[in-house]
Amino acid sequence: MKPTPFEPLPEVAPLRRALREIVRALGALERGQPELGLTDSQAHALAAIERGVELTTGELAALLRLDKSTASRVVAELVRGGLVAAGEPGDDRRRKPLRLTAKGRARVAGVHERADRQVHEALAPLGEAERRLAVEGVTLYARALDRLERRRAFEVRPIARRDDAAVAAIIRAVMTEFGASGPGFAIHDSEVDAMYDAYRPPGAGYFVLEREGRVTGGAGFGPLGGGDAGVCELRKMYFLPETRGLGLGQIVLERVQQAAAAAGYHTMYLETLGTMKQARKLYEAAGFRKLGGPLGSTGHFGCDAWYAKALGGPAAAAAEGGEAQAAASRARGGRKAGARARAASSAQPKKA
Amino acid sequence: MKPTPFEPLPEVAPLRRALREIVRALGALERGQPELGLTDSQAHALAAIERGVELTTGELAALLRLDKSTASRVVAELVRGGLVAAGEPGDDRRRKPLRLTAKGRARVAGVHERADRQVHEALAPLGEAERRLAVEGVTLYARALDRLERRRAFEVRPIARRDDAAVAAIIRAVMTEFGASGPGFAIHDSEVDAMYDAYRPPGAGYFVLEREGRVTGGAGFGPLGGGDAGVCELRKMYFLPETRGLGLGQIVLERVQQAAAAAGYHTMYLETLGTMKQARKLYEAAGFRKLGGPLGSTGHFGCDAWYAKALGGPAAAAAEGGEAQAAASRARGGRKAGARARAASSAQPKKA
DNA sequence: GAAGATTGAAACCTCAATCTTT
DNA sequence: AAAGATTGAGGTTTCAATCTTC
Repeated sequence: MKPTPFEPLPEVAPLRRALREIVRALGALERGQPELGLTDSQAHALAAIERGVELTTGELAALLRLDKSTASRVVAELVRGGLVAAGEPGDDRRRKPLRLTAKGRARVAGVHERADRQVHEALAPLGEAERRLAVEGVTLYARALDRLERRRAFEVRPIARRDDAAVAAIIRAVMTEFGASGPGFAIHDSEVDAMYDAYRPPGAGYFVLEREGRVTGGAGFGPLGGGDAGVCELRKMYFLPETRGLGLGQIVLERVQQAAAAAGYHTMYLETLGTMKQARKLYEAAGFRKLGGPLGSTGHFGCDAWYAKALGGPAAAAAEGGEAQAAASRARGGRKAGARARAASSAQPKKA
Repeated sequence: MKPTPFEPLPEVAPLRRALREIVRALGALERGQPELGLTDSQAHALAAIERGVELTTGELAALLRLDKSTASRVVAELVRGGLVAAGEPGDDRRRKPLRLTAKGRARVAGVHERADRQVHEALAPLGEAERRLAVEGVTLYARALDRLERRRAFEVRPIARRDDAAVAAIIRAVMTEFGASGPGFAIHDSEVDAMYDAYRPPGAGYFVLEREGRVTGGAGFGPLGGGDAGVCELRKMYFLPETRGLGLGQIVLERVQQAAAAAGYHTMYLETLGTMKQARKLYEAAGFRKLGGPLGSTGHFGCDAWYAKALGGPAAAAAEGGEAQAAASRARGGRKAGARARAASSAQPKKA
């Protein structure tokens, strides 16, 4: 079976070309620091030890994305050369914090001089505007890659009964954080402590976000009380602070929409607060349209902003005809687990 | 002796940080293509063979910036796996052009799918403007690195007698290329065939640009006929087409200015044509100011644009006081050979 | 002799197993 | 048993020497 057909963004091809060039050129230019008598890893390790305080070999490995065995050997060689010394073992004698010797500090200055000159020489012929553009663009992509890597640590899956306590704790923590704990807010819904039962399919569903076995957020859907039977409500989308800003909101939201479409709904509706700007940005980026007033009767009179979106399922096709947005979502939704991130801007909690 | 103190551009530090992140993240994300059963080098090699026509192992090595021995082993492994086949040895039986088998083409499609998805997933959460910024910035820096790498193949050195024939040929070729071969142009100066003798210090100097033993351009200075004794003229700056666009003009120009300042001149003057836009851009970027008319009497009445610049030497300090531009030039000029590029935009021939 | 390619030795890196301390 | 670090085996890459063809 072939992997899901998939339409890369138009920016992907030129960016890949440019990145290939950069990685190779850097590799070729940086290769070996013969005049300094250091391998690349040694030079990187020295710089990392200089930056970090009380860095241990294991932490160094993580920083340099090297295997800890490699880090161990690199450090051993640097110690042998008198550039690095293992500090006092403190309380915990397993830890051996690393520090630079005077000789090591002198050498790392040479490493920086060389690297600075390298980058400087590449940039110098450019005009100031071009230099700024280069820095901004490269920085932007570096951040995007970092977020991608951190997103990959998360998985989205349907809620299980054992998640009930964790999910309830998250809902209460986030609503309290946002001061949405008074009457008319979802924190008082009786279902909070029994989400697994409250959102059992068909007609409803709840998904949690998990990292290393720990649940850190979730979102679900269910029928819209007092409304059209073809309309569902996006409900209880909450993320712990550590989860935000990685683009996970979009991913969870896509998963929920996909499940709602499969359950036969043609439209998704949601209620939130005008003051929750980041959450509203997420909804708008996902294709939700702002409404002039509420739909149905959810009892959440604390809310003051309402959104809706046509879903890309068969029901929506029958009711409205699929939009491009919905079609794209459907095409991408088919991949295994959806654990791999591939969309979304920043995520914020929603009250509902 | 310490290397020359040197003040990196303000963009250098943030760019280095971002590049470090990108290289590490790409390394971590790309590492191993286990599901495809290929090493990184194998995957890159397949992609390169797909792109190139009649690629040989040696060319592949250059493209991938790998040692030819590595390329040889990588290719051998791909052939063993039935992904690549060595084509017909044509006329020259030393060459073994590589091509993909059907199986290889299928596999490389998987490689691209994977890489596209990678980049797509990183970009998707960004807005369109941010995506464009990332692509432009990264592309810009990739080009800057490429130019840097190609500049490094060149060296600037004083002219030797054995260069006379090559330099004369370059001057005639470039002037003819630009249609500046009529009367009133420097192509008719008697010195063209004996540049070494004509530009012997003190009071004059000529520098050539050399790559792999072949001279590809040059520029020099000498006293300005009929002018102030403290003013010199920039003379006979010409580059073969293959040399242009790498930022070498700025480097040669700096070297000439440095030598002129050391020879006791306080000002450098030059004559060119208004139609030579790229050359004029270079002069302006180097700090030359446009004049309203000619200085001295060079006999080059074909010229219609005149520039001058105060040099950063002791004579200039006495005459005018050093400018920031001149001071920066002096600070950087001290490095060995100046063969390493570190300034300049595109280079174009000048008539003088 | 030179260009294209291959082979042998050594360096660097990773995976897996092991050692030490908590 | 778990956390931190080291050691042994094997893969990938480079440098240098060699082979083949022009």
